[in-house]
Amino acid sequence: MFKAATIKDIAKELGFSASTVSRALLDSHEVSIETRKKVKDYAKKINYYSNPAARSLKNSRSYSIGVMVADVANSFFSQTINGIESVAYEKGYHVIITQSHDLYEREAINIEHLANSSVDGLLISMSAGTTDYSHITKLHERGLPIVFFDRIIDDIKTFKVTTDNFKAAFDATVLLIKKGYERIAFIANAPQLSITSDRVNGYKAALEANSLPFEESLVKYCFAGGRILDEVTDAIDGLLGLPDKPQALFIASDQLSKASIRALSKLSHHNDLAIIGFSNSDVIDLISPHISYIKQNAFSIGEIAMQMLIKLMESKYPIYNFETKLVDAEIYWNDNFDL
Amino acid sequence: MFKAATIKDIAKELGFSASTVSRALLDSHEVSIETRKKVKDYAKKINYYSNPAARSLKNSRSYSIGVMVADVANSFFSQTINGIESVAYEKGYHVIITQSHDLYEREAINIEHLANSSVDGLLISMSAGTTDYSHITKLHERGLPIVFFDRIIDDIKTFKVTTDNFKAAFDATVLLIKKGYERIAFIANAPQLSITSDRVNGYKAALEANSLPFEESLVKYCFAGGRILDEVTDAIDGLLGLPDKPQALFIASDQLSKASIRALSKLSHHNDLAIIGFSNSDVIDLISPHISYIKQNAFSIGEIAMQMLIKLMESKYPIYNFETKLVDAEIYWNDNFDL
DNA sequence: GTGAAAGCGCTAACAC
DNA sequence: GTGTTAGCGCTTTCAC
Repeated sequence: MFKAATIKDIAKELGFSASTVSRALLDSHEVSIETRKKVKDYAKKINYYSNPAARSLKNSRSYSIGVMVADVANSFFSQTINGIESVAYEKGYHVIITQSHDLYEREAINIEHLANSSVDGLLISMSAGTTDYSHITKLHERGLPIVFFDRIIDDIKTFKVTTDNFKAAFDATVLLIKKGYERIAFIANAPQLSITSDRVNGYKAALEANSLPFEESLVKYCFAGGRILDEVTDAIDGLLGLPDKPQALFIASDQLSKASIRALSKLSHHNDLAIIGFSNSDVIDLISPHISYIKQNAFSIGEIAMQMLIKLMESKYPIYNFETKLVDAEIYWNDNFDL
Repeated sequence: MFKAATIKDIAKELGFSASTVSRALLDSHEVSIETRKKVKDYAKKINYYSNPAARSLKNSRSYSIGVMVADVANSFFSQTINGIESVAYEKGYHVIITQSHDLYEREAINIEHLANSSVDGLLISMSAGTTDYSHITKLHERGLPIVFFDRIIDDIKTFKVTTDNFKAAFDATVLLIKKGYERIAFIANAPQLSITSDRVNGYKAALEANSLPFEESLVKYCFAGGRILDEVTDAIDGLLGLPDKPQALFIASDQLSKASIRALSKLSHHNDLAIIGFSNSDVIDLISPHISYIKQNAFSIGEIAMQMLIKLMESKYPIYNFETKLVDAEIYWNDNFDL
């Protein structure tokens, strides 16, 4: 196997000591400009790159960060990853991605694994299956920089970034009401997720602001978040079987939107139903039945999360005033639903 | 910041030397069973994990591998990544993912970056924009283990795994012919990709096997691979504008399928056109116009690629007889096209 | 069966 | 402005 050039090779060739070479490479002002230039030129010539393992060992930093998402195949997450990557790359960080598949066990194991692989920081979107946060608080207490994005948790004090879910749900609900749909059912994600309560609350607030009643029976929680189709089918069957059928459907996540559309496509009597759902799919506009949709600014969320993490990792002093940034989503109304 | 336990901490506590502890942790037979047990128990108790940077430095191995795909948001690739991850994880490897966005420059930079971050091996699906392979051959010659998956290249001798694209295209074309569609147009990806020529050849062979003529004018290459919608729209417009209009459309990639459907959805006079396209989208069956589709076994391809890479990385002796594994795809016929 | 010591490649305190 | 030296945490050869 190929043997990479080291600082010693450069030192020997140029007649300097290893430390001078190291300093020159780091652009230290202690080293004369000429020496710096000579060293860097030669380094480039022989294709020298500092050994990351040695650097990590010495600096106790790995220059890699870990990302925990539910599933990379989910459009929202893959777009977020693109945002994370674009910032990380520019700043010289590697991105190690792991998936929880919305399972607590996978999340706990993966996060442990990442932490022990000495990532310098963690970007986490909580798994839907997680209710016990001790695996994360443990790391956080140790001082590992962590930023939460998308599915955040209140218990841990750190930087967080997510869609303004309350506002998005509020606006979307108001839009439905404005368009004449007053009896609106809500298909919700697992109740323990932050995004779930925020979205439900936005929906409730919109009803209230328009003096419409909130009915518990119109809200269906899906604990598997759309991973199990039956759960969604049952929810929709339940809603459409109500004596006073809803006129519109608000679907509170990407996965759920897909599952709901699949469930609805098998029914014949849904054409009078207006549907609005969260979705970041790039083909949502081609899917039938056509729906209106709320698209999150996934790329921005990724960028912001990574910027926050860098701030946390590179800060010389402990940070105490943490910020939770809310990013606006965009609503795309489908004209088919205009009454 | 938290300070992790080291081998020395264990040694001091238990009254052994660091070397004995190291050996015990590695289950060396030189160490007595009792000592091994004592050391491991204590290590577990204090939550000891060996420092990966130190291990990397000493062993010149990082236990991480790099993956190069066009785009994680592409269903085929995200499914492949799931396969890669499942095997990597089990074997204790970290997966570092980078994306080329089908741009040569990004591919070259990212691969260089990965290689210099001392990944132990590389899993590569070529970018559509790449025609010069020197950035890869250079690494390969140095002895860096590389496995190609999906979009492979002939020039480099190593393990490769991909869908049996010839067979998939052959079978799909034969199916169209059997169903009565004889004049079949072909929307192809960038011509320099292995998957493109294999698929075109399968299509040609199927025509020939059924004594049908191959017409150059019915094949449209999309150099941006569907990233630029206009390219696809133009191709389809061109085909539908032919004096002797095609009866069926064969679309040779996931991206192109999406783009083609989008283009077709804007046209009104496509209903008599039978469409079959490659797609690994989980909502392809909900998209209209409905198409028949060829789904690749993406997860398996990922698993196999990772297994091959491990074989390459962990082999004590250089390997010379390389294998190219072909994985079967599945064809889903849409009954709407039955004449 | 266990310990001492060297060294992987790099950085930084301390010399001069 | 540059060199010497020690040490990050681990593995491994060489002793006994």
